[in-house]
Formats: sequence, structure tokens, C-alpha cells
Amino acid sequence: MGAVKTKRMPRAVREQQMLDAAVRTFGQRGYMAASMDEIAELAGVSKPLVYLYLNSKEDLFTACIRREGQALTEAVRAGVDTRSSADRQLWDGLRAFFTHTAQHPDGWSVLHLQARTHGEPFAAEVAALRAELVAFVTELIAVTAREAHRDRDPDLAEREVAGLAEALVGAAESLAAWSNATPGVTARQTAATLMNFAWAGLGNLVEGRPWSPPAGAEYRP
Amino acid sequence: MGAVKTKRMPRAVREQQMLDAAVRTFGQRGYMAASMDEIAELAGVSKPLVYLYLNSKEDLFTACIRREGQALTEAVRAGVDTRSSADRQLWDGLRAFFTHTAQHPDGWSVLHLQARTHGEPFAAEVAALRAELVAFVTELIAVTAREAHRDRDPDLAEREVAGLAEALVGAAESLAAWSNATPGVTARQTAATLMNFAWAGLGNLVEGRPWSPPAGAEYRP
Amino acid sequence: MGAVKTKRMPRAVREQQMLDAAVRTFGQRGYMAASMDEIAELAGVSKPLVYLYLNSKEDLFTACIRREGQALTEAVRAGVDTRSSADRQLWDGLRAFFTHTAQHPDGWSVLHLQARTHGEPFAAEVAALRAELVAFVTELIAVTAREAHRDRDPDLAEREVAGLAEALVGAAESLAAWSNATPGVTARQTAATLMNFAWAGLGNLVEGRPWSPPAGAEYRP
Amino acid sequence: MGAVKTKRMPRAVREQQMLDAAVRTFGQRGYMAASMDEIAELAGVSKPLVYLYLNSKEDLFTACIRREGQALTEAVRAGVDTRSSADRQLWDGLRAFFTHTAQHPDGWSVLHLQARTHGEPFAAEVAALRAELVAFVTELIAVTAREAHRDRDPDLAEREVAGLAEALVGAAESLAAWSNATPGVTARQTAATLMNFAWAGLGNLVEGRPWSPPAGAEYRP
DNA sequence: GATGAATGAGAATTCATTCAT
DNA sequence: TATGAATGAATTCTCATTCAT
Repeated sequence: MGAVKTKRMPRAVREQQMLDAAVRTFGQRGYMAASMDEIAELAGVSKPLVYLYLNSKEDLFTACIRREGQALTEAVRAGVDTRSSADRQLWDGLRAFFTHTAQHPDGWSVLHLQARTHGEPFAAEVAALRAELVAFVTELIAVTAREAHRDRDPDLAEREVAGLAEALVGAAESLAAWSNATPGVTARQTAATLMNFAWAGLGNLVEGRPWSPPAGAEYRP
Repeated sequence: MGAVKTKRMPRAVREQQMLDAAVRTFGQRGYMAASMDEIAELAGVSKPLVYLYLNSKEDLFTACIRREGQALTEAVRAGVDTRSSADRQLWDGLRAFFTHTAQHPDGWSVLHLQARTHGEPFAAEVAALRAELVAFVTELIAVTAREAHRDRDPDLAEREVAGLAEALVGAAESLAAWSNATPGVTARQTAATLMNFAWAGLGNLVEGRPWSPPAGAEYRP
Repeated sequence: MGAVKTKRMPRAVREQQMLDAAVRTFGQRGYMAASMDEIAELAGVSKPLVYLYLNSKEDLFTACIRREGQALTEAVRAGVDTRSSADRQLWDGLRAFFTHTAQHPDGWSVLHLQARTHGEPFAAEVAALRAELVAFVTELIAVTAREAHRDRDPDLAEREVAGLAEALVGAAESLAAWSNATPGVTARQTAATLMNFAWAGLGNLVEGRPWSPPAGAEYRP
Repeated sequence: MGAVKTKRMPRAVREQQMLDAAVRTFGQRGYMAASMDEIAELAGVSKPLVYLYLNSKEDLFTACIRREGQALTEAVRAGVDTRSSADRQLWDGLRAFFTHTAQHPDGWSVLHLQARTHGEPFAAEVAALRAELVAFVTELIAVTAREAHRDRDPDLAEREVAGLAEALVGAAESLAAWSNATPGVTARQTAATLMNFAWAGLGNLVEGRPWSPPAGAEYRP
């Protein structure tokens, strides 16, 4: 178990080994339950070396978040051709997303679960990543969605677009976890399910057919 | 701070105070970072009393999950009239859901983040709760959604419905967190955003207008 | 389990119930591992009552030692007729001893193991009991043994008698534990084994045939 | 006080220091009353180091039992020449035994009292050690003792030999404690006392003069 | 560049014991 | 006579982190 113990590697390589071990350990045990001991052993180095290179548990975890976050956004970016139509971009992006999360479950666990569950230094880190994805989605739906709300308060529309993007990203995140946990579901199928749901819904909005609350539907506390 | 130190309360009352303190602490600090010391102090009692009544950190956390989970499902149930139309039921349910999560942010953090991030005794506990919500949603969309897939492989349709429900619940969960974190967004608005998105999308599906992948859209790994 | 919960018993009865529970718990769990909680529950009373009557764990344990010690010495005394011959007295005493220890294994565990293992307040208590038994044995062998050493240093003889008595009592104690732990051995057989061993040996001593060290048998460290 | 605080020792050395401290502490305070804190302080190291090397209180205690047990059996073995006559072997063995227990009173307390009083992981450990001594003694007395019982039920004889060995070992154990607690008694004298007692008795048995119960000596319960 | 040796600080949990009624 | 409510003080054990080489 663990990397083969090879001595005197260049620093960059060693660091990647450590990050590999850390992502795996954090992803499986969780941030707090993961011990530096275990990570060092899995990386095949001594603990002091981990500290020498990565400084502290907090920094190590942050480095994991950054690396995995970048890998994920790059995978999505690489899967999308910005010259395509909006729906094609979304479709390509979702497939790339689900494919990546399926191939890096520990990294996804770090980003989706661990980083968000352990408060401040980390939440900000993921928030930045998430903002990128939300921005991508927002971009795709912004114009059309605003159309559908042309006649309403534009500020509300602003916020509603944000909400829609949030919902879409949230649905994607949730489906990624579900897809990883449900055997026999491919990334492509998952992407299709969400696309179907989302685009059909957005399509309606675009065409000016939003759903509206039934009359007298006030909520009684 | 913390509860006023009142002495000699009947057990049932003390237990609720402890659960209050525990939900708050777990919700804010996370399961592992929360210390029994802090919880006891916030509850205004000594640690041994917490152990006497709630047995262990694990049991205490489980008790929190159960209590908050029940409160949430009851709130949703109470907000929905099962004799209403499907869209009305969903609308009512979502408003009840977002209202409750907005009023109990720590409880929601416990259920949505903490319980899912800390492995087995707890994951199962939330899974049960989640299953209830997913079942509720599935019920609402099942018939109509199956219609839209009449001509396809029925088994796939089965799984696709599951995926859709998962997506909807995931979106709701995500929006709940977003709504809690974004000032000036009401539960009602959040519910409307999601309803709009979801029902419009489902509406399209029902009417036989699913989105379909553009030709030649294969993903190159 | 435990005594039936009957209310308002006279103090003396309650105390015996508590001591019963305590002897059983101390005997099985050991002094330190036994908890006042367990003892109170087994006795069918609340903890404060145990403290009211028996004062503290230490006092409770001491009371156990005293009660069980007295029961044992009384059993031995009752089994012996002081008008009998020395060997007959020893034989009767041993049988009574082994019979009693077999019938009260927890009490014997308290006296033989627990009380001696837990330092000062208790060691003294057992020492007194033990002294009684040693004195009884010493009395029996003193005269005859001294005979056998007539020609030697009388002070040494004094100490040797003490040593012999100690050896005999030690052998008896050890055999009691062994007999309790070995199925199918009766108290009578155990008594016969020890009697055989001891008396035959003593008989030799009496008749002036002590064993003596082989020449040049010095121990090389 | 305790060991002088010397820093950076090789592991093997530190481990012995820890075992020294542990034997002393366990021997004097008892297994449960001894705290890891006290042991660490006496060893001149911090608690975590004790855990790093010895794993747990239980493992530490087991290590003590093993080390002291081996030291004792080796001392006895080294003191005995198996080519000597039986009585000479017993005599040499007893002297070695009492010498060792006198020189290592804490180790003896650990083996004789603590290990036997604290249940299962440990009892088995000492039982093995004890079995070795009992086997040694049994070997010495087996043939001759069986002679003396030639005409009786051989199965009973078997058990009686076991009982005799048990008695002898028990007497030795008891005398070791007594000798440690009685000032002015040397190991040699103690060995002589027991040898005298035991061998004279065994001598009688060998020569076909066992003690036999007086007629009509039944014990009335 | 790399590590064996070592620790300060804090975590969960348990227990004998008392108070107020 | 009897008890439900409550706690101070340990105890075992773990962990992130550093020093000396």
C-alpha cells in the first residue's frame, strides 16, 4: 500500500505524491478524521517532510482543494467549445463535469463535501470555484432568462437568474454524488437527465411561459 | 453566554436544551470540531449530565439528526394538502421547505452538510429522511414524466425519473443553503424560482417536448 | 435482575442487600472496576441510599471484607472441635475452609484477590483475618515443630514455624482458587490432598527427619 | 523524581525505561490505580511517547507481565542443573525463585497479584507462566508420588499430583510475598523452610506413608 | 533532502460523590 | 426512609507539530 518508497525525488514530484495521498485520505476519511500520519505514510515519506513542503494540515488541505478545483474546471473548459450554441455548450459541459467527478471521486468528495463542511479558510476556496461554474451557467442562461422576465422588476430578475444558476449547479452537484453512488449509471446518462430537465425548463422560460403561483396559494404558518 | 443556568430541571426539558445546544454547535462548528465541552457549556450543564442523558457524542449527534429531520418532514407535510393538484402540492411543499430551512439554519446545516460528511452511523439516518422527500417528489412527477418517455425503454425511464427527482431535491437543497447565505432573499422567492424552473421543465417533458442531444455530440476524453 | 425492588425495608435488611450486591460485584469485576452505580442497581436501591448507609466506596469494600472474613473464620471455627487431636483439627478445618470458599466464590475472590491487590486500607483488614488462620495453624504445629528443631537456634525455629504456617496457609489459599477453577474437584478431595502433603511432611519433621541441603549446594548468582 | 530526563535515546532503551517505570508503578499502585501519567513521568518522558511505543495501557501491562515472567523463569532455569537429583533440583530452583522475587518485588507483585486480579487479557498471560512452573514441579514429584498411590485409582492419582504441585507452587508464591514483607528473612532461609516442609512430606508419601483421614471424620454442613 | 525522537494541548468518557426534595 | 438531578476531578488516548541530526 502507498507509493513505493523511492528516495531523493525532485521536490515537485514529491509534492504531487503528497497531494495524491492527501486527496485520497481527506476524501475518504474526511478533513478532521484524516491524520497527517496516515497521509505521510500513504505518500511514502516521513511526516516532517510533509510539513517542510506543505507547511500545515490547513495548507495541505487548501492545496488539495485548489488542485482538484482547477482540474475540475479545466476538464469542463476543455469539454466545451465556446463557439457552439448555448444548449450544446451546456450539454458538453455537463458531460465533462460528470465524467470528471466520476473519475475522481475522492477529489469530488473533497470539493463537494469536505471543503464545505469545515468552515472558513476552505469554504471561501470552494466558493471561488463554484462561482466560476455558476458564472459559466449564468452566462448561458442570462440573456434568455432575462427576456422571460422583461416585464418584471429587473433587480429581481437579476437575483432570479442567480437563483436559477444556483439551482442548476446544485442539481448537478447532487447528481454527481448520486451517480457515483448508484451503480450502472453512466456520466452521459446523468448529463442527459439533467440536461433534459434543465433545458426543457429553461426553454419554457425563454418562450415566455413561466409557471406562476396559483391564486390564493399563500402559505399558512 | 449560553442558556441561563437554571438548576434542577426535569429530564425531558434538560434533554431538549441539550439538543438545542448540540444542533447549534454541530451546525456551526461541524461534527468533529464541536466539542462536548462546548455543547455542555452552551446548554448550561456539566458534561457528565450530557453523557448521562445522551450517552455519547455519536448518540447525541444521531439524536440531533432525528429531531431536526422529523421537524423538517413534518413542516413539509403540514404545508401540503394532498388533495391539491400536483403543481400546487409541489409549490406548497417547496415553500414549507424553504421556510423551515430558513428558520432553522443550524438544523439544516446538520442535516445537509454535517450528517452527510461524517460516514456511516449518520449517513444512513439522513438517507432515510432524504428518501422520504425524494419519494414525495417522485410521486408527483412519476406519471407525467413516464408519459413523456412512453416510447422509450421503460427501465431507463424508471431510472430517469429517479434522476429527475434527485436533481430536483438536490436543487432544492442547494438553494436552501444559498438562500440562507444570501441576504434579502425570502423563502417564497426561492420557492418560486425553483418552481418556475422545475415545473416549466417538467411541463415540457409532459407535453412530449424533451430536449435531445445534438447529433455528433460525443465527448472526447 | 437484582433484588426485587421492595420499599421501606428496615435498615439492617437493606444493608445486607447492599453488601450482597457489593460482594458479588467486587468479586466479579474487581474493586476498581466495580462501580457504585452497578452495585446500587444490583441491590435495587438508589445510589444516595448506599452512601447514606455505607458512607463511601472504601467503607463499603471494607464492610465486605469484614463480613466475608468473619463468615469464613466462623465457618472454620464451627467445623473444628478443639478437643480433637491436632491432625484431626487440621483435617476438619481444611474441609470447612474449602467447603466455604467453594460456596462463596465471590466472597473468596474479595478476600483472596481484591483485598490484597488494592493497598492499604484493605491489606491490613485481610492481614488481620489471615493472622487468625495462621495463628490457628501455628498453634497446631508449633510444639511438634519446635521439637524437631530442639537443638537449633530457637529464634530461627520461631521464624521457621511462622514460615511453615505461612506456607500451609498459602498452599490452602492457592488450592482454594485452583479447586474453584477446576471442575470436578470436591472440597473434600482438595482438603485430603493438602492434608496428605502437609501432615506427612510435618510428621517427618516431628520425628526428627528434616530434609537438609546437600553439601556444596550454594547458589551461584 | 524518577529517571533523569535524558533526551533523544534510541527506541529500545526508552522502551526499557518505560517498562521499568511501568513495572514499578503497576507493582505498587495496582493495574487500575496506576495512571499512564504517572508512568510517563516516572520514565521521564511524555505520555504520547509511551503510547507511541507501547500502544495502550493494556499492551503496556501485558509487556510488563511478559518481561517479568521471562526474567523469572529464566532465573529459575539458570539456577537449576537438570542433571542433578530431584531434590537438589527443587532446592536449587526454590533458591533461585526466592532470590529473584526478593530482588524484583515490583515485578513479583505484578505477576502474583496484579496480573491475576484483572481478568482476561492478563490472567491467560500469567497462567502460561505458572503452568511452566507447575510443570517443572510436577515432573519432579510425578513418578515418586504416583508410586505412593500405586494401588489407587490412577485417574485420581493424576489429579492428586496436579493438586500437590498446585499446593507447592501456591506455598512458594505465598512465601515469596511473606518473605518480601518480613524483614530479616533471606531467600535461602525461605527456600529451606519450604524445602523442608515439602520434601519431608513428599518423602513420606514416597515411602508409602500417606496420611489418611481418621475414621468417621465426615464434615457436617 | 530526509527522518527518528519527542511533546503540548485537548479530545471523549467515567466515576465517586453530593444536593434538594 | 428514599431519590432524581447534578458535578469536580480524573483517565485514557490522539493529533498536529517541532527538534536535532
